[in-house]
Amino acid sequence: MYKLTTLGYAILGLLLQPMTGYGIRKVFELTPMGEYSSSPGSIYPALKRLEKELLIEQYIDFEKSVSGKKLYKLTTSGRKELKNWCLKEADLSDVQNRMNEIMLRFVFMEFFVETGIVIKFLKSVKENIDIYIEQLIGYYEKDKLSMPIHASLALEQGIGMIRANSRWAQHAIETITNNIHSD
Amino acid sequence: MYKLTTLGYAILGLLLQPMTGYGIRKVFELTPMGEYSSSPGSIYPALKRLEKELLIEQYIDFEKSVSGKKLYKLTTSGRKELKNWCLKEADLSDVQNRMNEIMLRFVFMEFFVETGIVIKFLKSVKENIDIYIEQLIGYYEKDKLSMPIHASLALEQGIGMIRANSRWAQHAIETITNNIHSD
DNA sequence: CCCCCCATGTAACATGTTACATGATTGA
DNA sequence: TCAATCATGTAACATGTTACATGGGGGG
Repeated sequence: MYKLTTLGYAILGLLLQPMTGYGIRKVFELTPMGEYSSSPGSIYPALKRLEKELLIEQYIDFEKSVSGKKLYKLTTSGRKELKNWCLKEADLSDVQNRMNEIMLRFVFMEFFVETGIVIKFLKSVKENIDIYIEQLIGYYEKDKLSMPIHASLALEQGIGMIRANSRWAQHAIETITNNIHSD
Repeated sequence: MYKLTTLGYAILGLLLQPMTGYGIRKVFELTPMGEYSSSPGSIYPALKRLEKELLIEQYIDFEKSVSGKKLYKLTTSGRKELKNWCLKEADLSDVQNRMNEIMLRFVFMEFFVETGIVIKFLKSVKENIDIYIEQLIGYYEKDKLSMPIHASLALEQGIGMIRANSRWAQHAIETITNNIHSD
């Protein structure tokens, strides 16, 4: 069966609000979601694939304008696919290699699941982040004396990044928890 | 003319010390350089390309073992190519989209340039990082009220990461500066 | 009327992924 | 001798990059 790329999921998530292919391109071009390419050679083929898999469909919007713009939106199946993807639990290798994907799932998760699930997700992310930090520190302690200075500084940079993520996860847990109680 | 990928430069840098293709694969598989794929389907074709471009070459090492292992090493041209790449200055778009490449250049730079140049490089990196932080904060301030809570948290994560990089750059500048004076 | 932005596409190309395949060494 | 690791490769495939191309609409 067909396996979506991260770009595919990013597009699905954006289509929680119907838009044109060009609209998607502009999001990638002008917002902090810019890590995904906005080139027509990546977006339009990706949309065709999603449409072929019946995850998205086009419809004509007569509400807003007389001319009737063609917008893409999620199908029921597409919404389900996106939801399942968001609900997957984040393991160590996700944290090590695909933090961007974890963040994307976190963003779209908001529209599907109760706060309890989100907190559980974030706690598991933080646990794996902390395991990863220990691994990196282990590597650092073992080899720092023999490593060239730039290599050791580069490793410190990696540790600094992932530590920032650990703090963020904690912050996110607290923010969302407080958000419940202020309802 | 031929344009190397980041993987290509990563391999060139590793070949500052001669090794086999398998050796390179093991580095990517077992060390914090693991962001590059270690699959044979990526490494061996990449080596062939570098060899075709006369940036690396194989030789038989009789020093270490009688059997004589075939190792790759940099050619003069390859060393020059690597050096030029390391010396390129890092602009804003590098900092926004290719921080991993900047770190790679920083690591290999150690073997080519005087400390003064390294400091200059790091200062320019930090300046661009700080510009980028301002951009992200601008985006955040403008839209945080209208943004869904998860999106706003995700943006905070991005800001946290890049802030960690700014602190790291400052730390690296100081470490390297102190290193001069302790000679 | 002309330029800019909206809007969508395609073709050639290089790269990387996954899976398969082979043979040599080496330590238990 | 048998399994694990060293060591190198290839083929099919999907994706993304770069560059080119087209046409409509709106504002100055």
